[in-house]
Amino acid sequence: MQDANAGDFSSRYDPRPVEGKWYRFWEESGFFTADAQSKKPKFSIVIPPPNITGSLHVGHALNNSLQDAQIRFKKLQGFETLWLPGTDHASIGTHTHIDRALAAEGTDRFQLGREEFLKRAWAWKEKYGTRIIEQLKLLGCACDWTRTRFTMDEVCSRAVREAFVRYYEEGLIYRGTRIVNWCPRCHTAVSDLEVKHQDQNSHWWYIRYPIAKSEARSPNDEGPDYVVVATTRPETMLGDTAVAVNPKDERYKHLAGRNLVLPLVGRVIPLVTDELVLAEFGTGAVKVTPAHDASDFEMGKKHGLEFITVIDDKARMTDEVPEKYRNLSREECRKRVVEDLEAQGLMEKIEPYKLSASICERCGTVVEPLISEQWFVRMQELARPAIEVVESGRVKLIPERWNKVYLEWMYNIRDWCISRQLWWGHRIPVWYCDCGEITVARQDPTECPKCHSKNLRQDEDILDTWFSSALWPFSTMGWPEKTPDLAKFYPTDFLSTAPDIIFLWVARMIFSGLRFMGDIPFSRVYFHSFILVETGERMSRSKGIGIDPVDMFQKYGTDAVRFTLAYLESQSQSYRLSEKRFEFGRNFTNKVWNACRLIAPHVAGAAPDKDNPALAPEDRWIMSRYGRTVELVTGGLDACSYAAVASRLHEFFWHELCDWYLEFAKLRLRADDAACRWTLHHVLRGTLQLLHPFMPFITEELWQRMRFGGSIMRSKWPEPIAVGEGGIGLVETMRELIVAVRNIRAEMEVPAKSEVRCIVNSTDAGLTGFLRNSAGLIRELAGVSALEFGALRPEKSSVAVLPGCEAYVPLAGVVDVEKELERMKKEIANLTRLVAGIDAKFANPDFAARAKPDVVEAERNRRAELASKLERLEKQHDAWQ
RNA sequence: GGGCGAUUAGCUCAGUCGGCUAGAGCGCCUCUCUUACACGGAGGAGGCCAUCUGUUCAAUUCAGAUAUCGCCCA
Repeated sequence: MQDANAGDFSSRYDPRPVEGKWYRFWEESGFFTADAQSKKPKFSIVIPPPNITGSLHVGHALNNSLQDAQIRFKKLQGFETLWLPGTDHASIGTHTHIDRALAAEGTDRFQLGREEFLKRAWAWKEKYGTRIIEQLKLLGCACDWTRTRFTMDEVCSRAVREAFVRYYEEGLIYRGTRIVNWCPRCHTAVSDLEVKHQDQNSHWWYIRYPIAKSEARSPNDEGPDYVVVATTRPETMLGDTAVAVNPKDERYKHLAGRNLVLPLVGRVIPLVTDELVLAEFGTGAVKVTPAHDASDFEMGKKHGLEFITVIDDKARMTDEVPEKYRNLSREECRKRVVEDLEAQGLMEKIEPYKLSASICERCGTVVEPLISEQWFVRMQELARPAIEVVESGRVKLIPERWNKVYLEWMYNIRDWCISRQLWWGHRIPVWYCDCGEITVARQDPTECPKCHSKNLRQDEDILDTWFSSALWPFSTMGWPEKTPDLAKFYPTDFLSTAPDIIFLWVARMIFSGLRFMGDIPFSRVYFHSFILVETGERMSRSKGIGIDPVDMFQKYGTDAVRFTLAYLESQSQSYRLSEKRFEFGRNFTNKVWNACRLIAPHVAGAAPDKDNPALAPEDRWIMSRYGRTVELVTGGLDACSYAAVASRLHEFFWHELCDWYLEFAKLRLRADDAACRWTLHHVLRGTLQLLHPFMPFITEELWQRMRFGGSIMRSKWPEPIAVGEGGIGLVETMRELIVAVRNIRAEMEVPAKSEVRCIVNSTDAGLTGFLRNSAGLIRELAGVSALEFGALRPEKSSVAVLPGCEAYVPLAGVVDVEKELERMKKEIANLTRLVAGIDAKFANPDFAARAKPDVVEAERNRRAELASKLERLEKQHDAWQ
C-alpha cells in the first residue's frame, strides 16, 4: 500500500495520477473477486452485457456508475459482493458492421460464405470485444473480471443449447410457417420488438377492381361495374387473391359471392365477406394479399385463399407477377403499377396520407411481411409466472410505474420468433435427416437416431441474440451445472438497465429464470433515465451529437463525472445534459480534496480517542448533521434515490462541513483541541466512505493520505454516532448572528477595509455565555473587530433581531445611516406580510377546528415568533426616528 | 388509437405525508485573490409552480379536463 505524503498536497485535485494507480491496486489485491465459499451474506449483480461492437457512451457511464455504487456500498456494508461482467455477441448488430465493411470491399456475406464470414466476425470480436471492458475499468467498475463472460463462449453456449432442448422437449418451442417481419437488407426475420414505427408521407391509392364480365350481370344490377379498394401499398396488388367487405355493408350486399378481375394481372378473385373488415374505413372494400400482410394472412387462412408470394427475400418482385414487373424493386414496381393503372383509367383517386411505416430497428430498411418457416417460443405458459412475480412484488421494478408497462406487455404476449437467417450467433441445435426425422440434441449427433443415416443437415439458422441474453443471470454462473456460484449468488439482488430493453431483455430474463432455475433472476430492477443532449434530442454517434464519457473522464476526472451523473439521476424519464454540468462534479471533488488538505495535518493517522472527549456544542451540531447524512445516504442507496443521496452529500460536505464546521475548527485546531480532532476524524472518515460509492478514486486517495488504515474498499460502512444534541440551538443562533452581521455589512455597503464592532444584547445567560466563549470565532467569521455585550443600542447603529438576542452594529461615520431605516422598513414589511398570512389562516374558524393539532400548534408558535421579532424591530425603528 | 411521463427562477433540475418565507447547481449583479480551495469566499436579485374546474380548513402537491412537449405500445 502506498504511503501518502502529505507534503505534495497540491491546491487543486489532479485525478490523472490517482485513478489508474488505485484501480490497479484494487484489481491486483483481488478486491473485485467474489468468493463463492464465503459465509457472509451475498449481494450480486450481473452487468447488462454491452455489445462487442460498442464503446462506452454516456448511458453506459451512468448505468455502470449506478451499479458500481451499489456494489461498493454493499461491499462496505459487509456483503460478499459479486458484480459479474461480460459482453454480448450482438448478432444482428455485428452483422450490420461487417456487412458495411464487406460492401466497401464490393462484396457481401453470401459471396464470402459462412465460414469466412465467421472468421471475420471472430476477428472483429477479438479486435473490439475488449474495448468497452477497458472503458469500464476507466470508469472504476468493481467488476469481478475473473468471471468475465461472453455470450458465445463455451459456458454460455452450453446453456443456450440446454435451454433450447428443454423448451423443445416441453413443447414450448415449435417450428411454423408464419408471416414474419423480414428485413430485406439484413436478410433475416426479426421479432416484433425489433421493428420500429416511423411516420412517412405517403398516399392512399384508390383502385378500381372490375367485376368479372364472364358473370352475366343481372338486369337488377345498378351502379358501376367495379369495386374501389383503397391501399397504401399498390405494388402488393399483384399478389391479391381476394377483396373483402363487411357482410353488413349495404353498399356491397348485392355483390356477395361475385368475382372480380385483378387489374394488370387478369386473375379472377372472389369478393369475400368478413366481420373484421371495417365498413367505415376507406371504401369499405379491402384488397387481400395473404402472402404480404399479417392480417391478410389470417384472412387468407380463414377463407381458404391462395397465397401468392410476389416479393422475395431481397424485396424484389418474383416470377409470380406479370413479366414486365419481374425483378423490380418494391419501390420501382409501385411506380410502374400506379402509372399503368392510371393509363388504364383504373385509378379512381390518390389522397395524401401519413403512414406509420415499419422499419428495421438496426438498419432502417422498411420491413417486408413475408411468409417463411421459423422457430417460435410459445409464450402463454411462460408469461403466467412472470406476471405473478411482478404483481406480487417479488420482483420489484423501480420506478414503480414500469410495472404497468411490463404487465401490459406480458398480458398481451405473443409468440417469440427466435430464428434468424444470420450466421454470427448460436446455431439452432436441430438436425434434419433425409428420412424426415428431426433431431434436437444437446450434443451434435453423428447419425440419425431413426434410420442411422450419417447424412444429417443442421438447421442453417441461428438464434435471436436475446435468446442467450435471457439466460445471462445463470448461464454466466455455469448453468445447467450445479455450480458453487449459482448456489451462492443466484438469484441476483439488483439489475440496473435502460428502460428501452424492458421487454427485449428484462422480461425475458424473468420468464427464463423462473423456467430454468425455478426462481426469479433478480429481486430489484432499476430503470435509469434517458440522457438527452442540450437541445432535447437523443445522442447519436451518426449525427455526431452527444458526449463521449471517456473525454469527460480526462477533462473533469472520472469521480466528477460519476458524481454529476448520480446527482442528475432522479428517476425521471429523461433529462438534458450538457458538458458544462460536469464542472459541478469537478468543483466538488476539488472541494473534498481541499478540505482534506486543510485537515490532514491535524487528523491524519491519529487514531481517535476511545472515549468521547468533552465535545463542544458545535461538535455535537456537526455530528448531528453527519448522522442524518449517514441515514439518508444509507436509505437512499437502497431506494435508488441517487439524486437525493448525491445532493445531500454535496449539501452536507460543502455547506455544513466546509462552510461552517471547518471554519469553526480552524481556530480550535491551532490550539490542538482534542474534541475537535475527534469530531473531524469521525466525520471525515465516515463522509469519505459515504462518498466512496460515487467517487471511488479520490476517496481512496484521501483515505490513504489521511492514513485511516487499510483500503477504503475494505472498510466498514459508517453508522451515526450519538453524542447528544446539547447546545445545538446555540450553534444555530450563532450561525444566524454571523449571517445577520455579514448581511448588514453587505447591505449597508460597509467598505471591506472598515472595521466595525458588534454589540449583542441578550437576557439569556446561556446564550450570552456561549457567544462570549465563541467571540474569537464570531469576530473572524462575521468580520467584526470586536464582539461586545450590552443592553444599549449605540446611536446610529444597524440592528439584527434574532431569536433570544439582538445584535447592534454601530455605523456612525462609516455609512449613511438613513439606509438603515430603509433596511428596517423592508424587513418590517416582510414580517408583516408573513404574520398576516398566518392570521388569515386563523381567521377561518375551520382551520383551528379541522386541521391537525400539531399543524395548528406549529402555526401558532410561528406566529408568536414572527410577531415578537416584528414587535422588537418596530420598537427599534421607532426609537430611531 | 391506447398507455406512461413532463410542464416550478434566464438554463438544467429537486421538492417526502397536502401545512416551513417553494429550493439547488449553473448563469446574472455587488464585494473579495484573507495562511484548504478563485474549480474559492461573502452578500444579492430573480418564481401567477402551464391553464381551467373540483376536493379540502388549506393545493406546487390530490382528482378531472385542456394545451404543449416527450417516451413506449399497436
